[in-house]
Amino acid sequence: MRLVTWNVNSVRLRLEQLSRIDAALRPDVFCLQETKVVDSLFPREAFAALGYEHLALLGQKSYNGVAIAARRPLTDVTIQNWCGREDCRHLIAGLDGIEVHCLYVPAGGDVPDPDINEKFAHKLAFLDTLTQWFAEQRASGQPKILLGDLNIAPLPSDVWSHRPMLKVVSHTAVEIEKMAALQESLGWVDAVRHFIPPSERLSTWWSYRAADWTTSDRGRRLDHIWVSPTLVPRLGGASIFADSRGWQPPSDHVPVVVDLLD
DNA sequence: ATGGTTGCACGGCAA
Repeated sequence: MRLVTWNVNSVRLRLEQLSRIDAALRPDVFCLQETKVVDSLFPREAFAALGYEHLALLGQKSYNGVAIAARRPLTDVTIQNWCGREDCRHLIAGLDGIEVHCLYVPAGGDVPDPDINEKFAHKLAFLDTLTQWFAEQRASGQPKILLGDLNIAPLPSDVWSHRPMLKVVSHTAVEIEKMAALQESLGWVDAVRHFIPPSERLSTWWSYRAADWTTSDRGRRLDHIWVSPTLVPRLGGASIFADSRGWQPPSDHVPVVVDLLD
């Protein structure tokens, strides 16, 4: 089974590229973030035409929004709200007995200080709440996948330059600590780093605010796929599909791929 | 140090 996660930055603007990615990667499931559309206006027909007839949708107008599109039936679709908000950031669905968590963690604004930046405080609280919630499920042994735009680049090799980026939201020490705690909550394993060593530079996001995204290797690895411990023996491969960053018009994020053996 | 771009039921806000 092949799963692909992609922050599309508007699903309606990216239908042509979803078709190209489908042709190139032949996923069984797409997990999308920043769909930016209410469920009633979600382009269901375009997904059905590609063979993704099973949809779980959690969208809102203009901002956020997550979706799971699968070739096979989705079960037990569940919406999670955190921090007293209805932000459309966490959607859960069962697929072939695996609990799939499609996540869009708050970006956190510009200033990495929770006392003066409410968005950063929200990001940290969101991570704490999620960590506590998964820790309570640790004993269940239910196979799970957590994937999406986590808006944190944890390793020095996940950013273009480690030291200066420690002052930039997405690579601060407190975010990296909270991401490590989230990973520890259930013993999640980073599927991409399971196959690609931490010494290797990786990015899944390149800012729009650069004249040329290919210059200076200034991307960050913000999008992740994690699996619960019992799924580790089934990991068949993982990769980042950077090609689409050069397509027009691009999302600022690119797809991340994981293969699970049967 | 600042500003750079994109997307959104259209224009200030979030990323």
